Amino acid sequence: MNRLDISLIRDLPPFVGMETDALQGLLDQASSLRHEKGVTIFREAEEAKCFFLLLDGHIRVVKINQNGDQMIARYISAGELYGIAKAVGRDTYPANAVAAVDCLSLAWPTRIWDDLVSRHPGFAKNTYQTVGKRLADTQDRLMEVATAKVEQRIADILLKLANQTGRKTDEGILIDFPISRQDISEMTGTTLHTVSRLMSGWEEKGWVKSGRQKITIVEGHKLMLVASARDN
Amino acid sequence: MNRLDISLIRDLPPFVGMETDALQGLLDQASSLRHEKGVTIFREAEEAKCFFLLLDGHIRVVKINQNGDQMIARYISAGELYGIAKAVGRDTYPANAVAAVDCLSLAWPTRIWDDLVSRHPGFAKNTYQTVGKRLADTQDRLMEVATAKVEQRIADILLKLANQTGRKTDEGILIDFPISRQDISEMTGTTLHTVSRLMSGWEEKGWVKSGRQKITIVEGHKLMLVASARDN
DNA sequence: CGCACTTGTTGCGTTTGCGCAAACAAGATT
DNA sequence: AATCTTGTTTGCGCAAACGCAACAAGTGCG
Repeated sequence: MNRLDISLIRDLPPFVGMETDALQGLLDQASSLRHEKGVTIFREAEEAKCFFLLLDGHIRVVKINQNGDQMIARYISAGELYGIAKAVGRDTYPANAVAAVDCLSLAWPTRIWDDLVSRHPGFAKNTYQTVGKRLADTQDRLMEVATAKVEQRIADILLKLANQTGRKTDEGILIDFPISRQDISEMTGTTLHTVSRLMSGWEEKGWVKSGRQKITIVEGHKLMLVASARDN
Repeated sequence: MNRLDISLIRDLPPFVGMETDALQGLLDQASSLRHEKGVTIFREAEEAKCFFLLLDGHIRVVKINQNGDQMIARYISAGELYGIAKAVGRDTYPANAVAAVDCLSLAWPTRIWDDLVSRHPGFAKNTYQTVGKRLADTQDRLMEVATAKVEQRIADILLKLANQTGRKTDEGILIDFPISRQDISEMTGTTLHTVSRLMSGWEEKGWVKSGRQKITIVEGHKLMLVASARDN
């Protein structure tokens, strides 16, 4: 197997401050994986054999309840760790991970986690921060679903996605992976119909531009107004 | 100042496996605090000077958005840590904490956190598990608010509260602190009116019994049916 | 190239739960 | 005991968003 180059991970937040030797040692224990678009990388409640670092692509983290309702918990972008069950004190994955596009990841066996964390306080701190952010983020979304109306939630999610993964084009900010009305509805707790209706409205006004699984935010500030509109 | 007795904390989950000396050392650094019912113990975004252990009482963790909408993020029960900003990699509190009844807590300066965590892997593991549970729990509630109807969410919350803090009485399981319709609505993302209407209905059927800020679950299994009813 | 499939749009009727308002009940205060 | 505050109940009308259904528009595949 080819040795992986430390430049792959050296500058990523979880690994800053780690010595070159340690990084190389870590990489020697990693395997690199490709995941085709649509593939499920791991499932909820499955034993967490590995944790992952996403090198390229986008991953959807999905929860499914007994009724079969799906909800997209979050998207993972390149450079982020995922499947880090140990960081939340679990031995099983808390959700399903699906490749939203063709993805490239590194994988490490979960058994090295404890050692890694105790040897590298910077890594530890970073991962706990990550978990903390995810908690805060989930909390915020809960608040939003509970208090804001659909229109605001959708505007907000579009802005967040644009922020997280947006790519500037000449028309505006393009959300850089295929995303359907259904996906948006699963992030905001509504139906694809309502999403479609609202976005059609915004498209008429020229605030967004969208095609099949493709959304460009043209006038972000208008959406911000919608997102933060005070209820009345 | 009186020395605190280690029996106060010795058997609580975060501290199991800690040596007697370490426990006593820890207690020597703690101050004990009383909080009257209704008092705000700390506020969101405030610098996290201390972290706390609730010895007795119940604490409401509350989020407030710019519109002034409140949401109860969770209740803390006796024996739980709270205000542990460091465990999620923050220097500020992520929410407001309000004493739901008269409370007794221990408080430690946040600056001892890092040391505590690195010295006591058991403590560390337990707290990360706690954070993980809170994340999972928040995730579940998000899913619920997004997919289940009000009726189901309220039934579910009542059951969870009964489970977490219920006290058996001759009438059924009493939720062991003052809780209003308003509180329930703030946990489930609805209005006190809707809560009142639904609970009145259940009271007529004899499934619950409730007075002012007081709820007793009489027929939990009926509520479970409501909570887990498949949508249609 | 055409067929099947997925994704998106739109109209319409229905329902859920909100919003407002008024009345009432139970403690707390003086 | 009288008053005040806070929490609860309930009626009524309304609006938001759902659910269904039919259709349109892209996309992929043989």
